[in-house]
Amino acid sequence: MVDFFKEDLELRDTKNKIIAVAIEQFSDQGYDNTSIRKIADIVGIKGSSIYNHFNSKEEILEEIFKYYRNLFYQMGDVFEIKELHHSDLKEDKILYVLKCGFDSVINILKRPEMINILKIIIKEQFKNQKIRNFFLEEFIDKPRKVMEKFMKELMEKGIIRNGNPYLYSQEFQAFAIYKMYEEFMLKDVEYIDIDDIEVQINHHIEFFWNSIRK
Amino acid sequence: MVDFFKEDLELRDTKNKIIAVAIEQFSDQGYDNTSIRKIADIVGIKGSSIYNHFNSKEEILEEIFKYYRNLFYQMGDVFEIKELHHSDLKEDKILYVLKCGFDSVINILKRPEMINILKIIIKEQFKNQKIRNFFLEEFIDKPRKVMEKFMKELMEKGIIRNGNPYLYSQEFQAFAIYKMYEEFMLKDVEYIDIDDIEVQINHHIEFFWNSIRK
DNA sequence: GTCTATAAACTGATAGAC
DNA sequence: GTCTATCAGTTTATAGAC
Repeated sequence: MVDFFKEDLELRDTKNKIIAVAIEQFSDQGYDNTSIRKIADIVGIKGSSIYNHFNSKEEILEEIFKYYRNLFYQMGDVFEIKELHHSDLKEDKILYVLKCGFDSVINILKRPEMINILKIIIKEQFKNQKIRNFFLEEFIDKPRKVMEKFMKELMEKGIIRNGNPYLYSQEFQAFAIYKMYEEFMLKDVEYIDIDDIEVQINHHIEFFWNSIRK
Repeated sequence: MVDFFKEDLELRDTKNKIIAVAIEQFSDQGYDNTSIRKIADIVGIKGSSIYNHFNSKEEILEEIFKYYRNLFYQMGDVFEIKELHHSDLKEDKILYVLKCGFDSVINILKRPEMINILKIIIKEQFKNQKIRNFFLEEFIDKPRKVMEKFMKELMEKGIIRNGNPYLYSQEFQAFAIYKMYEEFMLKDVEYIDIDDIEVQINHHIEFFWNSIRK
């Protein structure tokens, strides 16, 4: 695993420097609008020298995603909710479970380089079907299915209002996706305030809970 | 106003044909990945001939947005909610008002060429700040402000639960933005089922109303 | 209004000297 | 592992014949 963000001193390592610069440029300018020469310029070498470290431009992108993917899965089965016990059905425990799924994503995003990688993913998803599918699966479908199951169980146990579990899980999830979309894609800010997003997500969880509780 | 979608017969007009082809290609392949030559090929002329109708590639894009913008504003102040009267405070009237904002967008999208133009907007918003701001203002900020005001009024009149009107308006809006994002950006489908989106939006409105009503 | 020909700039990638 | 030089391809856009 490449660790290209430890300290400036270690950034001397050219390969890691290339990746660090590539993350910065890809996330800001987009993959297509970043040339090998531009990356090399910033690193302080010539374009041809890049090919001593990577076989192609795409290989740089792949290495970036590999780094992200590893860290993503390292956080564990983030959306897995275990079998419900009796003690899980108390209000504070339910709110805790609702919070869990978002927390893991927020924790990933608290690593500053991760925000930039997520920006790349979001920007390149149209051109690259693999990226799109990764995003769709990991950020949309998987968490939704887990939440749908959870809602169904709570419904059967008579804890929340009857309704469509699929709709409930979408209502729960939509706000977070929307926030991510707004913060990462629409806004032109240099610095994304993850803590503020966390506060808003918590308000949403409260709102949602009050909507479905009996 | 250019009308490049009336009938095949009228598509003979080269300039309109160029725009129609550009919409198709830009929405599918993206602006950067569509070359002047490719557009010319499909139209049936040579690349250089495009410049008899447009001064630059960007001018084609601008003309497309002009068309969209005009139609968008033609639909009227879609998100304007007038002063509330006594009769507006009945449940069915409130639900009607909630439905209104979305309806206008859905009606725009029922024109098939509009879906493709919206796809272009969504795909190019990262590269083009003007597009990003247009989207942010017209689809996010304006409707949110109108809804916030509406929520505040309903709150003051004791019709809905007390809470943060800003949060309420976001909760209302997030689902629709999320749906748009999912349908237009993430999914790989040829044909977008607007009617199905409409059904889902209606379910959301119901869910939202049940969440805030007293 | 279309064509051919071409300019000028850029791209990713390679060969081979040092 | 970096450099220079260069290939081969692409792009937008222009000039000028018809």
